[in-house]
Amino acid sequence: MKKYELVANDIKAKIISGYYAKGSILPDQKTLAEDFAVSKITIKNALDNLANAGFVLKTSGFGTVVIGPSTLITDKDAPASNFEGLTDQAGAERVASKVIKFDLEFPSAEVKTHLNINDEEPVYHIIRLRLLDGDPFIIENTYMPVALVPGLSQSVLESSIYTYIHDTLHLKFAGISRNIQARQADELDMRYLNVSKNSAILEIEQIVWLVNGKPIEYSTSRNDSNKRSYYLFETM
Amino acid sequence: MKKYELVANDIKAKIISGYYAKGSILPDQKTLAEDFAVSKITIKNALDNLANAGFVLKTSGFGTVVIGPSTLITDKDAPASNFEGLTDQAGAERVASKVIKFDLEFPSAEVKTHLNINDEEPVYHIIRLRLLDGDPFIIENTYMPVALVPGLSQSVLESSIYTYIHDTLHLKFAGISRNIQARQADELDMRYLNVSKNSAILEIEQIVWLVNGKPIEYSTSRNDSNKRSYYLFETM
DNA sequence: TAGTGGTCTAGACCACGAT
DNA sequence: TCGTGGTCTAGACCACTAC
Repeated sequence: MKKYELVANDIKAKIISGYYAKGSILPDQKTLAEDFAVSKITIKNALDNLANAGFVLKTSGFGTVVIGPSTLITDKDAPASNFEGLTDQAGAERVASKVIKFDLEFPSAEVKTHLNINDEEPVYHIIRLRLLDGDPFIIENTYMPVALVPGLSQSVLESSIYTYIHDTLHLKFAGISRNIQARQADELDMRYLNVSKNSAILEIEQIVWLVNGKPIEYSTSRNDSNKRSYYLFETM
Repeated sequence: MKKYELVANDIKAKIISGYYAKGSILPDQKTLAEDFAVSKITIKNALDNLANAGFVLKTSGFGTVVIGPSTLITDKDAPASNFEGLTDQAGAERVASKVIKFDLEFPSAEVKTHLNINDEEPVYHIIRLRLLDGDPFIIENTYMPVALVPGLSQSVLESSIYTYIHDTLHLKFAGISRNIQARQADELDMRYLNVSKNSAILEIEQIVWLVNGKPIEYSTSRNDSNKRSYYLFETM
């Protein structure tokens, strides 16, 4: 494990235990560097991590102050970075998938744009209902270039696409961009998510990139708003 | 301006102009460092910035690949970091505010938790309708500790609270945490946002911190979902 | 003015992806 | 194995906040 991770974990533990109280100011970076017997830049890296996670605020000229963990985080929150997919998040035994649609298509103008491909490149069009502990949880509407994900099958769709991509195809995700919106429930939502007419739906539209810079997924996920929200933290 | 910002701006301009094409791999950091006549760490800082903004993906062992700007960003998007408040984002001449409620209260349990204050600390409770170019845009339901924001008045509320906090009280924001949810329109939404019954509302619940680590705002903002969405980018 | 975190350097070494 | 980005060092200097 990296030095700055060790330092970050140590400080984080002291924040959670109350040793560093919410609202208090941490020792300055030079002192921390001496205490942990590491360089100042290693301390900075550690504090940067804690700042990104919303545990501390750093201000030049002032110091580093403890603010977290956030009171806005709930158990409904989608994980900050959920590259793993639902199966890895919740555990395979809790997740089931019902395949609603599994087709091959030429990409629409929208899909072409988001996946950065040509007219002729075929894509999978997949609609799945994901169930968590047997209850309807997400409807995923996914497009993937066939060239990048060969051999996709019904049985893969019924378990985990991400596991197939990682373990079988040995492809690695590098980034994800999301657009979050509120929507009114449509026919599909009412039918599969078990929500009433007009209820609110949280929609997450996303593009997933591989390490080599190619978009491998363009998808739209819809949740019952009562079952999911989205947390994030930003510094100035 | 800092060196890494100059470098980042230069590379960003070359990405936008197409000099570095989407999908292409940038020269390695050592080469870039020589080209720009700066140290490798300065190049790393510059690329970190571009990576956070979703323009490039960096992968150790592979390289830095151009992916941005994102095709998911729309003109509906709330800015990634909107510390400025709506007035500064859109321009004072485009924004108007109608004060629906302006009260003093003792904090509820929820407000106490999020603002990290005691039972006895009075808070402002403010509900405002913000109009953009004359059209209803956001309903903001805001709580602020009176002790941190003395002298709040009706006339301040009708222009910009943030401007008052920055320019008059000389307080500085350092961080913000948000929770994004989908909601069904309620009575207030229908009355003030001009939306129909049952339409979808994008709700952003947020806490804003000052540099000294004190929460200065706990608020809930509600938008017509057709007028606003939320974009974000993450790397592994 | 004192003290904080940020930037920047040159250079050694490490972890990881591709082949 | 090669080449990439990441980590880490010691130390100089800068920019900012608060008093």
